[in-house]
Amino acid sequence: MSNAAIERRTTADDVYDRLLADILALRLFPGDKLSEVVIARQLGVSRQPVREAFIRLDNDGLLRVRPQRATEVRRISLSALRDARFLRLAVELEVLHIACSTDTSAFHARFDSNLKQQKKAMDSGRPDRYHQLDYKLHHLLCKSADREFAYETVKSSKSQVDRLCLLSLSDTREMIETYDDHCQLVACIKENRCEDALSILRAHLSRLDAVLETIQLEHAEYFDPN
Amino acid sequence: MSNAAIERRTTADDVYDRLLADILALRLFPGDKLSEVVIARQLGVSRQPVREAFIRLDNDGLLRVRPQRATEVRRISLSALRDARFLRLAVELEVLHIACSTDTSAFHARFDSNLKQQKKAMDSGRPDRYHQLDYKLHHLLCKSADREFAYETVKSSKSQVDRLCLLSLSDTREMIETYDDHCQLVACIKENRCEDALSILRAHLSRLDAVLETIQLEHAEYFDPN
DNA sequence: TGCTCTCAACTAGTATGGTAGAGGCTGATT
DNA sequence: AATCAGCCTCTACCATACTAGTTGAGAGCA
Repeated sequence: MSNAAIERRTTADDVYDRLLADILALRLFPGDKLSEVVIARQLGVSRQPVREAFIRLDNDGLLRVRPQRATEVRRISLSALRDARFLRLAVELEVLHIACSTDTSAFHARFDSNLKQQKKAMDSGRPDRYHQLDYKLHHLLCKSADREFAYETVKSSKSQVDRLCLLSLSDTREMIETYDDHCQLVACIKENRCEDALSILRAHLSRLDAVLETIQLEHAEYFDPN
Repeated sequence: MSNAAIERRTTADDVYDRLLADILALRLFPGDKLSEVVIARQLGVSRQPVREAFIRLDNDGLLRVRPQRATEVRRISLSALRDARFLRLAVELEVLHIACSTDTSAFHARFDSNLKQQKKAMDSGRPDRYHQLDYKLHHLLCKSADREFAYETVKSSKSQVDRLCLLSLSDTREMIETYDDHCQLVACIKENRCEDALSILRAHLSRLDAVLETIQLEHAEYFDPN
């Protein structure tokens, strides 16, 4: 019975998780100024663990820490978003390439089950549940190509965009369109129609452009004017 | 005269750079144990900046910091290498896809110049210079596709592998083969032969497999037995 | 009114002391 | 000889004092 994988958690870990969640859930807004001292007081810890959490969040590109200046939640950079989107596209294209070139039949039942649940979530108007299944499907795609780690790239790119989407209302029409994409993607994989799968994915991801543009116009204050 | 881009450098930054260079140049070996106190003494600073550098290197996956345990240089994980390679392949495939679908003529002279220098470095037996130009060519490819940031992914994946290559002798035959690939890649881009470019890139990157396998057998002690 | 200078308040960076956990060594016990 | 307990040392973690650079508000002057 090996417990080797269990790592002790530190105060700094807790602070990091807390701040990360706050940023992604937009309880902390892009542009907000943070202070080691203030956060430390709020969480009842010393400056040190807060400082370490700041360093890690700076590494993640979520905070901007500069000597002797107030630390702030990074504003959303359109070029960074574009870069993350490119990365996700590149990764998912290659994942699909592999999935369409190999035998993925072991996953077909799970694809179908996921799609069925997506439809249910859509019909009963539960966008939260739908988004969760959306993530899960892309995760399944990575797994079926034996590239599960690639899902990390997809997830981090997607969560950046999703943070923005919290700013706008969830769009039912959007859900229907993406559901349709999902069904087509799965069909292509089952039938090893590689080229079709790739072009559907390109269209799928490019749908986000319109959404982003709208949000940027509505909430210019959260964006980094490059 | 704007100096806005100039960020003050801290002691912690210096320590980070120093340790990073030492790890990548194999002056610090995978498995080596480090200590905040020892490094601090060596560099003539306090423990604090060293600690912060450790945190950042841990984030980069180069160190392994655990509470109350000696910090160590992470051993090389074959699965992590495989993942990095996949990422690089995916990114460069899409970069090439763009490069072949757009007008890159503004870069053709720079491609040619780079290749000419590569040949010179190869003929005069200067593998260091050759590697430098190799990086530069891949950087140029990203720029020509207007995806310069993608070079970061390529570079970090490549530098992981290159660290390993320091363990083995540089192979002249290897240089000749990759030079040939480079020439073909550039030719395809110039003539917008997308499919050809992609398959050449796949072959180009898969050359690394054999090298990796050899090194792993010769230096098992640096590898993480997954 | 509007500009500039000064200064106080606030920022993160650095140094250092104390703490608790991990691991190795020694010696006793079986 | 093997094993186990207890101790001793070493580790990183956390708290806190101090330092140095940034910022912004307000006084004073034009």
